[in-house]
Amino acid sequence: MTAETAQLSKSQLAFRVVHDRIVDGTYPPGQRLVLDAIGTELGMSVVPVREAIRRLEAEGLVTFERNVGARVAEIDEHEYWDTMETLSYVEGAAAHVAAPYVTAAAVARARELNAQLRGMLDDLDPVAFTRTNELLHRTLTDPCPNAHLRDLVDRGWRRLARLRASTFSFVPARAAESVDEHDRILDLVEAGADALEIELAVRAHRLATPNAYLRRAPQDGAAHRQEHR
Amino acid sequence: MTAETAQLSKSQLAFRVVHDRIVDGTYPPGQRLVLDAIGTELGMSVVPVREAIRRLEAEGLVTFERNVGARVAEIDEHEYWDTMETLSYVEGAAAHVAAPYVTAAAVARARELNAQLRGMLDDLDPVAFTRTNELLHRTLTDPCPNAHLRDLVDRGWRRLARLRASTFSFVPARAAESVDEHDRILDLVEAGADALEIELAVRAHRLATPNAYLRRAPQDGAAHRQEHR
DNA sequence: CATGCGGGCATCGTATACGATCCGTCGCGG
DNA sequence: CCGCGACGGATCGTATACGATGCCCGCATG
Repeated sequence: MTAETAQLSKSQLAFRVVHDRIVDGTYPPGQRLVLDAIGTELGMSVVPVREAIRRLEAEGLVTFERNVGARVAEIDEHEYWDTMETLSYVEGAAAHVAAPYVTAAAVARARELNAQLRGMLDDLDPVAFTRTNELLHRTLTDPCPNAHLRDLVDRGWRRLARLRASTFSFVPARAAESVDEHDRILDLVEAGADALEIELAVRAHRLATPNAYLRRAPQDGAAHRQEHR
Repeated sequence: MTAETAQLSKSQLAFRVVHDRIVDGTYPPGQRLVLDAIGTELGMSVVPVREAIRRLEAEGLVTFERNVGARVAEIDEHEYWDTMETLSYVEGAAAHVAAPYVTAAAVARARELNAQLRGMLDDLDPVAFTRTNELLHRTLTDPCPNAHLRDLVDRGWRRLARLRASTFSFVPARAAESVDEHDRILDLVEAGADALEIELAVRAHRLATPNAYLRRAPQDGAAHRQEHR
């Protein structure tokens, strides 16, 4: 393990550490990220930290202001919605392209994962549920031969990372619906349905979660959408 | 102007310079980018250059190998196809979301731009044509209220930047078809067509260009797609 | 007591310096 | 003549250092 981390450059190490801390909530939104302090803590100079922070900025996890510093990006409702909406399109696209390449074995694995999810419904552990959920989703997009598109899916997941843990906490009811939708999507894939049909199913599946969340707010999804920015 | 550039950090300056040089072909694909040399030329140290290169890496314009260095990313057929395909989905998505927000004035402006394009068909200047073409496309995606999605569209355009100049050189016939397709898309928008319908039209419009290019190759688009990676 | 100004502190931005790594080349031995 | 290993140059990775910038707090003044 040490040998493994050794061939990781320090800036990559810093990236991982800070990324993980943002994701797991150690660094809450709005937290200032002082380069020097982080560097000292990780036993390195500011230079690698700086590079790590800029990469995190490119991924939207931190905001950066010249001569002022970096802080963990705030997660307002807008950003949550925007990220989910974007991922719904991108993930759908990846599923579309991947559809012809999804093997029967992959579908079988996805079914198995979904069975696990169903088993977890009784007493819901949002974190574990979300992790397995991601594995299932990736089963459908990993076969996508378009590396660029897969990369966008990855970025979307990473952006959501620090929200995901709480997503199913917000709307527990979604978990059950979600499992059923997974099965319907897998039915489509198995039946060799039109790729566009699969795409739209995946898209709708993802959008259902933020919509369910917004349904609990005063205004419904559409109204929210209108006022939004 | 000097005042303007003055408040640009050196790393941002380096980013622009190198970016532009890659786009305009001064740095051809495969060209090595030596940090020290660039820094010296721009009158700065390697540190800002390094940061600029990493940003370019994040955008896919350069590849970076640890302890070896950076070079301008090669543009193989795969990457061209992947980028175009990805942009087709992302741009379609942005158009979908933007549809309700596209004003009559915006459509009018798009019509005007398309008229300009039509006028340019006689003797085709690929660079000018492509620039106006981008303006038209942006008319349809800029009203998209999802900033994240708009950002993905931007990234896609930037990735294509160094290809765009030559796109219509490759397949001059596409220019004429393209103008007609623009009008049909604008018809849909004007008629208040279903957003999904608009999305699919935009998607098909973009995919038509690489397909037209591939049609000139031995294998057709579908066959190419199959073998691809 | 409120408000504007100035100084000091925290932090960033960049330069310079040095060790680490890789690649090509030269020389030696088979 | 060919292969293999050691040396050297080129370039990257990071540390340290210092100037630049913005922010906060206290003081003076109306």
